[in-house]
Amino acid sequence: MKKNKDKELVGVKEIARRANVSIATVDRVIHNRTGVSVKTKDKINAIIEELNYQPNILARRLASKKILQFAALIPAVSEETDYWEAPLNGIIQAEAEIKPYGINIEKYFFDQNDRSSFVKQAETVLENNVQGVLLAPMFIEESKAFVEACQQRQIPYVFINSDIPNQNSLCYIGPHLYRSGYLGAHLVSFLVNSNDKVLVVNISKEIDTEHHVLRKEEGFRAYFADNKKNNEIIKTDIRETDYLSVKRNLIAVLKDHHIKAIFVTNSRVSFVAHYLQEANIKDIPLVGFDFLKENIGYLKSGVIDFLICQKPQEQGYRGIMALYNFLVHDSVVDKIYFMPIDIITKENYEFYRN
Amino acid sequence: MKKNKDKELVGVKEIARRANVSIATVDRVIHNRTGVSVKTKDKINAIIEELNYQPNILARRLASKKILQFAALIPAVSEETDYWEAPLNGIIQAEAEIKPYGINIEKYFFDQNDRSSFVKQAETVLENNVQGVLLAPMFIEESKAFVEACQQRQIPYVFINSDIPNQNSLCYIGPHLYRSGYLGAHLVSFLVNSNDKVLVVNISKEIDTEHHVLRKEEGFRAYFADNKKNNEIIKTDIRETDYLSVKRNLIAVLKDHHIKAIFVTNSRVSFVAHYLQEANIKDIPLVGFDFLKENIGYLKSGVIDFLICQKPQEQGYRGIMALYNFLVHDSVVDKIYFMPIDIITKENYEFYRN
DNA sequence: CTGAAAGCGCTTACAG
DNA sequence: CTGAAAGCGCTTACAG
Repeated sequence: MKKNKDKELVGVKEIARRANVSIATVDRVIHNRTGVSVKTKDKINAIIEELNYQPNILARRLASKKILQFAALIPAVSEETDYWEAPLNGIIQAEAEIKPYGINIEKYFFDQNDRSSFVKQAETVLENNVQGVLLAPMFIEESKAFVEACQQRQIPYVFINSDIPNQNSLCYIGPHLYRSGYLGAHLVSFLVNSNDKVLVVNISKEIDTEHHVLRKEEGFRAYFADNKKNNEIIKTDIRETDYLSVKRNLIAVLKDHHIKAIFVTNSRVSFVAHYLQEANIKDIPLVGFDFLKENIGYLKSGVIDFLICQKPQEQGYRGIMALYNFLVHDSVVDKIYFMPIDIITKENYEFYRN
Repeated sequence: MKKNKDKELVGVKEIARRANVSIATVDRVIHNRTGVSVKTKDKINAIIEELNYQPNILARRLASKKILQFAALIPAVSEETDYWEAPLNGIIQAEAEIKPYGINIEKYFFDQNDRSSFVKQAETVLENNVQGVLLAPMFIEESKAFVEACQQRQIPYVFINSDIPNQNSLCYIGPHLYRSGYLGAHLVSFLVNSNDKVLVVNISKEIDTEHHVLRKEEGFRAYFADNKKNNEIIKTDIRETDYLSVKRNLIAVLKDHHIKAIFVTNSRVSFVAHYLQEANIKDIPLVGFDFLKENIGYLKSGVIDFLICQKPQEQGYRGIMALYNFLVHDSVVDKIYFMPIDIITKENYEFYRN
């Protein structure tokens, strides 16, 4: 009438009894520590298997006073953009949730416009003996070097916001850039007629290395091609990210072309909105990215028609939880988790959780 | 040099030492049990306050072998609709997550078309001594009676999917129906011109008691009024929910009116899509609700243009977690949590998590 | 290579 | 009204 097989919870004590060893030895086997003869080890493993032993996480974390240290390596919130406030909030939310279970998270901020600040912070992370890392691998080469060092130290790491494929990361959590551009085109197509000219605007200091915006543009164009639309697509790259430069550029393009809709490939869409408002242009629909305060302002006032957004906060949250689940619960985690591609309009932004 | 104030964790032992009592007494005060003199109780509470004592959840749940029982009282998945599969999955997901912490969830299913099945299941819940309840209060009066019984027994309960205001629920987690109708109108307005006729379709056996669809219709109409649109809004109520009845009804309406877009106020939008496809009508855009398999099929094939969806799975998940956080972590939980109003199209449905 | 024992921070009878 | 002690299922020195 023993019913160990189904629900009755077995613990190290029962395993030890069956194997005729002490619980300390069982513990050694469970944690793959050295100093156990192959024979006992095998015997114990067999019993663990048979009993389908599930360790009690509570007891484990209570007894082991060890505290896990995670590092979060992300861009600082700058005056330029408060985008990174959202992932940070997600990280903080996860932190609050798992702190009771003995996890600490140290945040390391770098300057998006300064590779060396990334390198410096990455070094600090490595010095501070951490058990897991979350990072936004903006700088590809520097990130590769860093994660290689992590790998040598057996520290698992997760990417958020953008991916570097084939890097043995525990997982990537973030957008599918190409598809978000594709969706952008879909939305634009609701706003124009079949032969209208459409403008794509890239605003970034380093457009050529920013795979971000380029992938989105690619997706955008693909939509029109795939659906055999006749709309002509005009494109402008703006490498100076101050408002006046954007304005100057737009004035030129809009004079040359009879544009019927504008798609901005990143969060700088507010600059374009600003110009449209200033110039009192009301008949050009505008689609862009990200749930930033300024963008929402223009959404409310009707200058921006759609924002595409990918829950940056949730990316931070999920990134940390992936580390936690992997390290604490031994869970397997999905190698890639694409965030949903959310469509925000004037009528639903109030309910959006970034 | 003692630094209890900031980070050094204090436990019952330290409190007992300072209060000059045993830890058992401290425990009694912490849990508000009887059998402690007012004087000692006050003294201990003062110390707890001063030290900002935070109980160790791990130790607490480990020591107390007590298992919390939650009940989930929701509609069964029927052949009619598999909508409720999603909340159920969310509940199961939450269950997996908190089972290690000693929570068990029993599911009680009732028939959406049969109030008495709800009543019967509700009674069973009350017999089975549970510590928390999640329910979908579809049947208003019966639900009120049930939650009153819960309240008498001091059992906290949360509503998902639809709300009954002023019922002292721990919280409501679900859509803002009016606003989702409002958004539906916004989307429809992208698809029609200024004087086009628009059709609203309600499909439900009990339209008049279903506040659901009525609230959405209200929001839909409000959008057109608020934005001073001239579109005429035609409406049809379909009370027989089989395909042939829907078809017959649509044929009649579409003959009488030159309809330019259709808005269906619930997940039955697939019936309308079915008809449009069958009749080879391609120039009437269609907007409806819910991420159901059939609906997605029509979204893919372009018959449905937009689906509005409110993460039913997450509703189930969050509902359970609200109970857990309240009961286990003593957290305060938001009285109302409106789900985001998601817009699904052909181009982003693949990334949607229901 | 292995085991006995203390301890993690609580809760739970039990005794008075 | 109060306290001493055992125990929850693990981990961690320490001893051999």
